[in-house]
Amino acid sequence: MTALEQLAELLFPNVTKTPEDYEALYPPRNLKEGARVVRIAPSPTGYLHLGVLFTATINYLTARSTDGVFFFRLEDTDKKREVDGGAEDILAGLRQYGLEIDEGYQGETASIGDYGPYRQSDRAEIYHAFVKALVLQNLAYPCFCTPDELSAVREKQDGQKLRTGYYGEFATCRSLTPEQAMEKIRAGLPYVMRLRSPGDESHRIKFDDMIKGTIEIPENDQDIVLLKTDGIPTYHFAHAIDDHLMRTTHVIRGDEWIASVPTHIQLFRVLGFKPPKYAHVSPIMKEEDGSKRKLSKRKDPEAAVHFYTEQGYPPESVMEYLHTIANSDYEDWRRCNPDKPRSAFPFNLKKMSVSGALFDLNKLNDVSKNVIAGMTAEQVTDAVIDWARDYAPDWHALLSKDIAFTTGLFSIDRGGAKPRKDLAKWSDVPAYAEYFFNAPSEYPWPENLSAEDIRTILKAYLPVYDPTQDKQAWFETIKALCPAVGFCPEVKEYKKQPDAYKGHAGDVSTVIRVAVTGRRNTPDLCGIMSLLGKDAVAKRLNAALNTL
RNA sequence: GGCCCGAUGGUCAAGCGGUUAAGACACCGCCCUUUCACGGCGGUAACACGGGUUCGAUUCCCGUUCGGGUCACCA
Repeated sequence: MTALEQLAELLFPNVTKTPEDYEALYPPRNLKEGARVVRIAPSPTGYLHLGVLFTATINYLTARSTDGVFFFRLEDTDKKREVDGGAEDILAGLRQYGLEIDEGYQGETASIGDYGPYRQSDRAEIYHAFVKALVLQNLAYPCFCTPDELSAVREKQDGQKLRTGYYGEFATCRSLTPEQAMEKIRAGLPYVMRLRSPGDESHRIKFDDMIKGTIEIPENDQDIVLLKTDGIPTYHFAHAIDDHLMRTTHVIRGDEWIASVPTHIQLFRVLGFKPPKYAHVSPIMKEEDGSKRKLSKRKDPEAAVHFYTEQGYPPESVMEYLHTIANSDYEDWRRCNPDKPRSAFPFNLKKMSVSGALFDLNKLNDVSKNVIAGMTAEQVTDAVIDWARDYAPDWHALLSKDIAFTTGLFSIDRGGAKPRKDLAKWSDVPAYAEYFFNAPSEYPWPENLSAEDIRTILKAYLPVYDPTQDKQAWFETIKALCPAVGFCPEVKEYKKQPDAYKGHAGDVSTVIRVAVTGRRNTPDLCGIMSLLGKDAVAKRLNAALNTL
């Protein structure tokens, strides 16, 4: 046995499979020409973040538009930062937003697909087999430097204004002989496995990013960590192994990874793999104190996907908004194709913006109002009740008491060519629908009318009020009582000689509106009154009268 | 600081050497209208700066400035 073979055995005594075995186990996929295999590979270090949802959406779209595969891989290699329930939350979130996964991790005990395991913590032996092979080729070596030693080197480099890191002469363990290394291992020293980087800082590597275009960066010459002390791989190494073995064709991820592409390409080459195509997505930004920054999980509530659920934005709305950010011609397409499913949109990575978009709540609200305006009253009712169950228990009771009534209130001015757009999210409902459930406690009467006028109008209206009237007849009734109370039945007429009247039919209906709803502005009053019913309306009218 | 990337109205953005520099959101005004909303019409508002190249630069090149990313046994 050569020294290198002895070292490899000492390092990985339990590894029995070779890279060739794994190649055979995970053969190239048999997909049609042009099909892209993509993935979302989140780390369960927190709850689902908007940025992850966005990146997942881009990947999903890429897979669907090419008849490819969209898979989910859990990158749980950082046990220190892992959050309980994080993986489940991310999975549930993707499902909630309609991003169905073709294969991948599905939870503690479930997974779909033949290229697994899809959870990195279940793949240790695979990573080890490949590192062992690298050791045999003298392309990887154990490093015994302690964190203290490493930071001392970094400080020294900083002091001399040198590039920091483990490279060249600073990569001290690189020159350890296999014998020396074995001695330290036998002595029980902890170690990491590092790549013996073949790179040269003065060489430049060029690659085509499908979103950002051609990028040129110096080659990687750092002996990066492949396996941490605990034997778990770093992101970089796991990325190379997993995306090769899972036969990923396109790696679409956040653009914070651009700087490590040289490392990744080097890893693929050293391992004898063909590098995937890369597409780096710009992050969604947030403005603060006049400058942009990435949406932050800690500072920005809107960064967490839960925020949208809590606020009651339909998933549809969030997805529509994300699409407008993804491809800027999406809005035009949507306007021309209001009823088509999103999957019909010709999505293209090349149409993505190179720089990050500022998160725009105004825009989300606008998009969402359109989405909600397009829903039926039944759909709205279901969704609002679902939302209220978790986030507004009082309202859940009110809304679900009489479903027909609730559906009725959401039916008012809904449908047709010009639907109302009052609601951007379900949490707008309480303010919107309050008066349907509670009689007014305050009456914001129009300022231009005296209490006497108001009393006269209400008294005149009470006897002629007919709950069976349709909208037109309803308004005719109001017009008809105008002359008797000194108001002009026709608004246009009134505007010609405003001094001849106390007001016009609009003022009269406003008085009734205020009496019934406690508001000056509402949707179609006739509809509201007929939904409320004769008794309730009469009661409210009388109650209002009694306050005057 | 080194290395990358970027810069068109308040925001998202079309634009690929010659345009009155689209459109959407927001904002303002008018119209429609029983209120509000919807809808329609109109308006305010932009090519970061300095050099080149060119008959001509928002567009190409170089600097400057500004912004973002990245430099871990985190992903």
